[in-house]
Amino acid sequence: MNYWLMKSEPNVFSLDDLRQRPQQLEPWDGVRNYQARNMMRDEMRRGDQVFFYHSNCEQPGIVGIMDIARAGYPDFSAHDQGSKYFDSKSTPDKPRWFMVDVQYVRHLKRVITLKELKDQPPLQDFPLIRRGNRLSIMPVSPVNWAFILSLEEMQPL
DNA sequence: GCCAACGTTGGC
DNA sequence: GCCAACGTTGGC
Repeated sequence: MNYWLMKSEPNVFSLDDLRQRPQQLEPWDGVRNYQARNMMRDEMRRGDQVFFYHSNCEQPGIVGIMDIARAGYPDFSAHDQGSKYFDSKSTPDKPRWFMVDVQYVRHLKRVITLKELKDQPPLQDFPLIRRGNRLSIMPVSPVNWAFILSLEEMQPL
């Protein structure tokens, strides 16, 4: 099983929104970055665990956990002319963009903020805290996953 | 709202 | 294939 982190702006789609969806399930559409696409298309498997990260908000950080309910498949929003994610270069028989379905698992007991993650020496190799990183999907090593989860039980530094 | 970092586009 | 211009991300 693999571990991931996926970002979303909470005023667009939050962990609470995911929890309120039917079956607490949602297609993760609209990703238009090739690196992120490749991970969804080629590497994500059903059952993989994912940190849900709130970005571009008052308190950026990891707020909860979801899992991959369906591995990569074509992102139909690219073929929907009414969608803001429409891309004329993607077609149903030759899809350019892919997505996965995610399912709610749980909220963390507290938000583990970006600042807190940055302050943790063991996480200096974590892509999220690398300056200028803009990837909305990134792998998390098993070691980092376990370490970040252990922070949940501690008071923030 | 500012702006640094980075990806993409398109002219050449 | 280079690279300047442009658009987007996202922390602050």
